[in-house]
Amino acid sequence: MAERKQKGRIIFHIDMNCFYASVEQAHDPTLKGKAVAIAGNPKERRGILVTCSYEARAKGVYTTMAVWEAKRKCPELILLPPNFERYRIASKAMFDILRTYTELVEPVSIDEGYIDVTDLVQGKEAIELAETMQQRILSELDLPSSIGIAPNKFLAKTASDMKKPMGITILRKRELPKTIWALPVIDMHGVGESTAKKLNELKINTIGDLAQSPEGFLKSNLGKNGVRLKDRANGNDNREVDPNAIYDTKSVGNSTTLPVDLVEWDELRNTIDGLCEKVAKRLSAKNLAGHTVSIQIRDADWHNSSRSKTTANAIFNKSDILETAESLAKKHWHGEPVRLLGVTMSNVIDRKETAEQLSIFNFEQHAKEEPIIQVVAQLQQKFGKAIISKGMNDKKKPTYESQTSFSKDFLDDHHKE
DNA sequence: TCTGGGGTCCTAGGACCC
DNA sequence: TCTGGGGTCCTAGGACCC
Repeated sequence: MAERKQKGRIIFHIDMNCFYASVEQAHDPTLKGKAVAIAGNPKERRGILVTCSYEARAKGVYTTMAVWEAKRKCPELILLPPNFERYRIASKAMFDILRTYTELVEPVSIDEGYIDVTDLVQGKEAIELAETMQQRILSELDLPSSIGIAPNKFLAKTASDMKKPMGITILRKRELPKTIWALPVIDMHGVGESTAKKLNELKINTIGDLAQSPEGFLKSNLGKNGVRLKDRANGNDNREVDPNAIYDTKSVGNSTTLPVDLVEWDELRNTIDGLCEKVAKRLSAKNLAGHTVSIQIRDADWHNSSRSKTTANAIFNKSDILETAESLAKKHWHGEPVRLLGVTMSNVIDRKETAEQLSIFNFEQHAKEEPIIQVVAQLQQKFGKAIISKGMNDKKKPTYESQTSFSKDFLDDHHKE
């Protein structure tokens, strides 16, 4: 969050279009031109679409729509289960292409990221560079993307959203009054349903209204978020592109929506047991331990509650996590039907930081080498040797550490989309 | 037949300390 | 003989994003 170098920066935001669906279409070209959707678990009731192709969107299908509803709207919809392995490989290949230009690449999620190209180009060269990157991602990976070009992250992000698929959009600060100020506040990044409602009640309806509202008024009604939103609406954002942000894990959690609401303690306990096991495994993959265990319970009426406990010693074993999670659940649950259960470990630290856990760290390191080799082999199989060699020829050696560093977000089964 | 699962960041009150 | 003013940590909840 440093504030230097505010002047004259050039930031790209790359946004992969319908990423999961596009990866499936690249992998199986017979899916191209068809309505395709990825559903977390297509067979499960309560399932939703994680993403869908533009062909599906044209039929009124959208991301987060319930599977049953999407099928009703678009009977020819091709539903696919997610193949995270495939998406992670494609994601890594995409970011590797970006990193051939500069190290200043900040992945934000599996399918989007920022690049600071200030030192690479000037003026119109930026558009050419964006075109080159976009074309390489298309020709080498068969994946469409959109790129926003702007002097900061917020504007770059806003710009990449303006033209999809395969768009390149430049957004300058001085253009804001003409480009986005007329839009309703809900269209702005960082404004969700709840904030939009609050703003509308204050007679702030457009992004322009927000940009021109007095700071004190926003601060007293919305806290510091209100001030930040006003700043952004005026095109100000001094966050730096941070290539290391991805390594800074704050929490690791797993949750599950039950096929049917649970009413028996034994069923709850078994579910929590399974969740704790997943959390423990993922903590191990990242060499993390945590001080705080939280459980989440969502009841049949969609009411959410959470309970947490912080311990003096960082823990990571399944049995330790389970002990805390189970006691929290036992204390907090009073028999109401449960729709969702979650277990999260937060306040995490690297296991290396706890001296007595060093031996365990080394053990995990060896235990994880095998899967990494398999990932590399698959990358080679799916995308060819050219891609691999690019990754391998990076300045950093492909040590276990550099490979799993990436895994902190994308090499395990959890991701954002 | 509504509504997943992975996260991050912020707020507000209480405990506790100096 | 009325009760300051920080600061940090913990907990619970909520907003937002992909």
